[in-house]
Amino acid sequence: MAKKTTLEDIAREAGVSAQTVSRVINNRPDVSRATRQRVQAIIDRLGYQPNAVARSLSAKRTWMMGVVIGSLDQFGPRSIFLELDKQAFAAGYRLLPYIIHDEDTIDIAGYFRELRAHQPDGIIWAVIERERHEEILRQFVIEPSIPLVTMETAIPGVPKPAVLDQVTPSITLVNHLIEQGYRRIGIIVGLHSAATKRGNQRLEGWRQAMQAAGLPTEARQIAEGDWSAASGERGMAQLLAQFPEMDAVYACNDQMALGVLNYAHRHGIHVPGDMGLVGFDDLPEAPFFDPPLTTARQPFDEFCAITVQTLATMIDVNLVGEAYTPPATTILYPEVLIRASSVRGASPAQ
Amino acid sequence: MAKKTTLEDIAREAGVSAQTVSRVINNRPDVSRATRQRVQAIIDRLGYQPNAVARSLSAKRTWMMGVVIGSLDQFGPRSIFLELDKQAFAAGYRLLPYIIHDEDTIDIAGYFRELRAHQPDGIIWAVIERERHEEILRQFVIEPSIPLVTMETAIPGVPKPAVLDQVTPSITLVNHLIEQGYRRIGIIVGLHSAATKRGNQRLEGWRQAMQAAGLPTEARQIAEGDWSAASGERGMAQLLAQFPEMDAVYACNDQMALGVLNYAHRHGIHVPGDMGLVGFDDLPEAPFFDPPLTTARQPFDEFCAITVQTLATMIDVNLVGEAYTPPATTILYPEVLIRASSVRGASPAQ
DNA sequence: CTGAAAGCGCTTACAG
DNA sequence: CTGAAAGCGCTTACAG
Repeated sequence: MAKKTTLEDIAREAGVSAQTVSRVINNRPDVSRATRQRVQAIIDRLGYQPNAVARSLSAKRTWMMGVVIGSLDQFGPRSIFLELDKQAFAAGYRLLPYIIHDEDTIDIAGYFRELRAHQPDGIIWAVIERERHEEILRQFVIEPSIPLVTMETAIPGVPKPAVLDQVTPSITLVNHLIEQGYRRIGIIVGLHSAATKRGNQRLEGWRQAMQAAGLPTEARQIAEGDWSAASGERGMAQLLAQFPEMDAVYACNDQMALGVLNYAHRHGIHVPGDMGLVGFDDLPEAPFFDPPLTTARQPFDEFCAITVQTLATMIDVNLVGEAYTPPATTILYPEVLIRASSVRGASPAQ
Repeated sequence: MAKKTTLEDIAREAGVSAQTVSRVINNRPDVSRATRQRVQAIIDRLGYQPNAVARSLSAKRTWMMGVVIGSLDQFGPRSIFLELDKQAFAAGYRLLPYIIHDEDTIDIAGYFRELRAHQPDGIIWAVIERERHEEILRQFVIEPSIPLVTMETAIPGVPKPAVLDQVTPSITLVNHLIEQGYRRIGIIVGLHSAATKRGNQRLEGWRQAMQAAGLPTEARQIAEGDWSAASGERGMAQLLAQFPEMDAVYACNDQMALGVLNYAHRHGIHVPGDMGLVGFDDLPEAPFFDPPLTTARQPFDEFCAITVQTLATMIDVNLVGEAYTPPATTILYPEVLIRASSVRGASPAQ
C-alpha cells in the first residue's frame, strides 16, 4: 500500500508549516492569497484529502450524527432513515446508522454504548417507543449530556423537535367513511399497539371519531395485526367473525389494507360497495391497488428536516457551552388522500 | 459537559500504565489475572468506553466498511443495504453509508473522496453499473489500493465476490408462461436498461427463452418503464397498442407488474385468463396482489454475506501485506415462485 | 500573515 | 507480566 499523503507532506512540499496548510484546508481567512494558492495547487496535484479520523480526534468533532432506528423493512422507518440521510448530508453531517434489525434479540444498551464510542456529535433516537428505552437513554445519553433528539419517543427533558400527529388524520379518515354512509366500522391496529404511541394514536383517532358520531366502539370491532399484509388478512377474517355486521375497515397501514383487499377479493366482498376501506402510509403501490386505496401520507421530509436542524443547533450550542432552550415541538399533520376504496359511489372495477 | 473518562483515568485509578489498560480492553493474553480483574472492575464502575476515533487513528483501522449504493426507494438496493448492515455487524464492522439519492445531481467523485477521507477499512460498491463509475473507482480506490469489492458492477481487477444471476430466472419465468400456453409474450423492462447489466440480463433471458421456443422477439414486444407501478401501467398501454395480440407480460419488477394488474382491472382484462403476468422481486406485497403474482426472489442474504466475508478477508490480508488472490465469483440463482397470475387453470377471483 | 509546541486518546514496537 | 516513549494526522491556543 502506497503511503498516504498527509498534511505534513503538503507542508514540506509547499515550504510552509503544518498549520498553514490546515488553515488553507479549513478555509480560514488569515492566509495570504499567494500562500493559499501555492498550497492549494499542491493539494490538488497530489489529490490530498485530509484524514477525517485525525481531524475528528483533534477537533473533538466528528460531523457524525448517530441514528438509532428500527428495521427498515417497514415503510415508516425506511422513509425516515432516507430523509434523515438527505437532511444530515445537507447540513454537513454523515449518518452513523444503528439499525435494530430485531428488537427482541438485540442488546440495545450495548448497541448504544458502542454508538457513543464513535463520538457522534449528536444522536437521533428514531426508535418507536418501548418502556425500557427511556432508562437506556437516560443512562447513556442524557447523563453524559450528549446532544440528543427523539422522533417517536417522548422523554422528559429530551427535545422532540417535531411530531407526526396520528390522531387527526385518523379522525379525518373515519369521518370520511361516516360521510360516505358507513356506520359499523372496524379497525385493524398494528403490532405492540399497546406499547407504542403511534399505534395508540391511530386507534384513539378512530375511537374519537366514532364516539363523536354516536357510533359504538366495542372490543369486537378491534383486531390486532403486525403491520404485514398477511396479518391484515387474518385481522379481516377475525373481524368478520366477531363483528359480522361490519361495513367498513380502517387498516392502520396500507400493507394490512392490502391483506384486507385480498380477503375481500377471495370472498366476493366488493370494496367499496359492500365494504369501505382506508389505510395509512400511502405506499407507492397504494394508488394501484384494486380499488385504489384511501390513505394518509405523512410529511417525512419536514419531520426529518426539523429534527436534523434542531440537533445541528443543539450541537453548535453545546460546543459553545451555552445553555440551550429547546424549541416547542412542531406538530405536523399527515395528508389524507381519498381514493376509490372508500367512496360509495365509485364504480366497480369492471 | 462532564469530562469524559479516558484510558488515562482508568490507568491512574488502577495504578497501572496506560498500555496495561489497553491490553485489558483489547483482551490481550499477556496480563495477570489479578491486574486484569482490578482494571476491569474500574472500567465497569466508571462505565468507561474507549474512544473509537482515537483507537482508529492509532491502530490505523476503523472497523468501518464504506458502502456506496443507490436510493433505497427500490426494493433491491434496500434489501441489499439491510443485509449488508446485518452481515457487517456480524463481522465486527459498522457501515458508513453513502446513499446516492439522485444519481443525476450528485457529484459522485466528490462523494467518494469524502468517503475515503473517513478511512474505511474497505469499500463496498453496490451501485448499479454506469459507464462513468469505472473511471471514478479506478482513480480513487484502485490506485491507492484500498480494499474494494463490487456487487453490481464488473470491473477488471476488482473482486466481485458474488453475482445474482438474472438470466436464468428470467428464462424460467418465460418458459413457465410458455408451458402454460402463452405464446405472444411482451416485456416491460426497467429504467436505463441499456446502461445497466441487470436490466439487460432480464431482457436477455426473455429473448433467449422466446427464441429457444421459436417465438418472435420483435421490438414492438418491448416497452421501457422506470420500475414504478405508474410506468408499468403506461408500459402495458403501450404494449397493447403496438402488440395487440399479446397474451402475457413479463414485467421486470413487481411494482411494474402491479401497474399492469391495475390496467387490466380497469379494462376488464382477466389475469391470468386473458393475460398471463409475471414479475420480479417478490415484494412482501406480491402474494397479496389480485391475483397473487408469480415472481422471482433473489437471495440477498447470501449475496451480501459472501460479499462482506470476502471484503473482510481482503482487509485482513491487506493489513498483513500479503498478496491477495480473489476467489472466483459465486453465482447465486434467484428462486422462481409460481402463483396464480400466470397459471392458466387458476380460478378467477370471484 | 505565519510558525513552534502541545495535545486529542488511543496503540505499537521496544525494553526489561 | 508490565511500563516509558513515540507516534497516528490532524487542530488549537499562543507567540511573534
